[in-house]
Amino acid sequence: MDASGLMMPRAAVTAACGACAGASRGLCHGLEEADQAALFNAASSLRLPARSAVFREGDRANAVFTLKDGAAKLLRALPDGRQQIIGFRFPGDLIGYTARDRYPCDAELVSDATVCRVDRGRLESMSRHCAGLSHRLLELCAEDLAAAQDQLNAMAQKSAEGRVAAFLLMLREADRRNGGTGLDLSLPMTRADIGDYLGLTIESVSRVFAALRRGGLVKEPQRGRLRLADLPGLEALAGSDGAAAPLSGPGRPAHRSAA
Amino acid sequence: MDASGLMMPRAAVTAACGACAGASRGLCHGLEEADQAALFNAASSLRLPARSAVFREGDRANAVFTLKDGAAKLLRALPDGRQQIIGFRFPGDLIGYTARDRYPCDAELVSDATVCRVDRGRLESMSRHCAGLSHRLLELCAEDLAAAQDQLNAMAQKSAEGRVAAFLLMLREADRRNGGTGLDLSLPMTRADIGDYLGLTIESVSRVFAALRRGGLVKEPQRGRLRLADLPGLEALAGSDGAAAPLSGPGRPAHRSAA
DNA sequence: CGGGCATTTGAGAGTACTCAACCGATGTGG
DNA sequence: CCACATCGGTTGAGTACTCTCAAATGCCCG
Repeated sequence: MDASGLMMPRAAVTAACGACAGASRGLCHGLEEADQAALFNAASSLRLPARSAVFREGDRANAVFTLKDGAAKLLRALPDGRQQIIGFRFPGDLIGYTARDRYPCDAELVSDATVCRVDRGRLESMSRHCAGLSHRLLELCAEDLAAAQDQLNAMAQKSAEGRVAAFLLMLREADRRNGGTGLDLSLPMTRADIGDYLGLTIESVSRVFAALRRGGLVKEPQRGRLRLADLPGLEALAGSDGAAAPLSGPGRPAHRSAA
Repeated sequence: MDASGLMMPRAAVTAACGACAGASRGLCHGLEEADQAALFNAASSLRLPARSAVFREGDRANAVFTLKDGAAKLLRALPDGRQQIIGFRFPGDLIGYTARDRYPCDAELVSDATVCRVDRGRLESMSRHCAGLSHRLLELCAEDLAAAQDQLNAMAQKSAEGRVAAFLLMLREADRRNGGTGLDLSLPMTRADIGDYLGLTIESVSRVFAALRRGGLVKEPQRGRLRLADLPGLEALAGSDGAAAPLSGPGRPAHRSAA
């Protein structure tokens, strides 16, 4: 098992990967031009279909990838067949970097996508010459850590509605980072994916979406597409914490404890 | 505001910090002897009382710390006065390393403790010469990330009993790493701390502990001390997922969704 | 057109929360 | 030395949110 070949059905390998070096975020951010060029040369671009795996937990971590377009989910398969979704990744995001020699989780595409592959060995030999690169990796890891902790907070403190609202606002931010309006979003993941990410059942997710539609907070003009119609309302639901009045009833003030 | 002086009431600064370099885990793990010696010289030891802050979110990250004895909690204060506890740290653990120039969260002691302070600037200048050190930092960050993700999984999938059981088994592992039997544990944190960590109310935590005591799974011979009396039982409750029969009733098979 | 999949909706059950009172230990001041 | 306040913890009763089980709908694809 490794991160190439059989795992990537119908992969079309193109020559080099301009978008990687050009991206304002991602791996190259803050690197000097010469280093960016070196990364540029170490990269190749792949086109992959929805539901294919970029890599699997336990595979040898021979490469890191940046997402050029499409969306991916990072997940850990649970022994009983369920899955815990660690997070979603969008264009410009880096996936698969790790300090270990094996990937710590699966990466699966939730839509057709183009990824940019950077050889791990190349990256590491570069990072020996270029202090900025290893620092950048630590920064990225710290960002992921912060995101995981925000997610922890959401799971601990927020109601189902609050979690979904916060999730939608996260999608919005991802869209804006990539030059979108942040109002008309692609929603390629299934209710099951969202539930596995937020710690809710499919039914609960569906009910929350139904309530958001009824409340006029969002519209779903078509499958896989979502329009944020009432941003303040969503932000109130997501709340910086979990409070704020839900769409119906007195809601859950979330538990208190500290002073 | 910075990580020294006023924040550290009654701090007693001793000369150097042998235990830091000697620790088999922590910052020095895997470093060459000369590098360990350099870190050794850059470190000083502090004695701090329970409830004091090692650093606060937003403070300039001028130092990293290793816990020599005692226990600490990492937390983020929420706008409404509550707190989200990110994790607990035990002897041998490193706290306060980050890629940013500010700490991303508070670190508070839950018991009297001795910490070993390593100057950040010293650490960074070392890491420029010593590739192993920055790699080690990335490794530590990746470990924290994995722990946060485990915690996410627990919050999403496990019942209150499962979370508490998993928490106790985590304490057990920390005790064993530090040479204890893993059976007779110190439990310096309050129910509120545990609740804020696990996403439960004080009352729920208390009820779960009561149930564990009634079921003979644990004993609390005195305040702040806990004996694990039925390890298999606790492991069954904690389950690799959230299933397994609870102490009473049919319990929560946790939600399913994936294939 | 039929099968499979994702989603929706309904009814009922159960876990964890809320509110509230009480207990024991600790610490302070009269 | 004791009254009293405080803090952490425990326990009880009732509520409410989310899960479970079940069935129906709509959509895509062969």
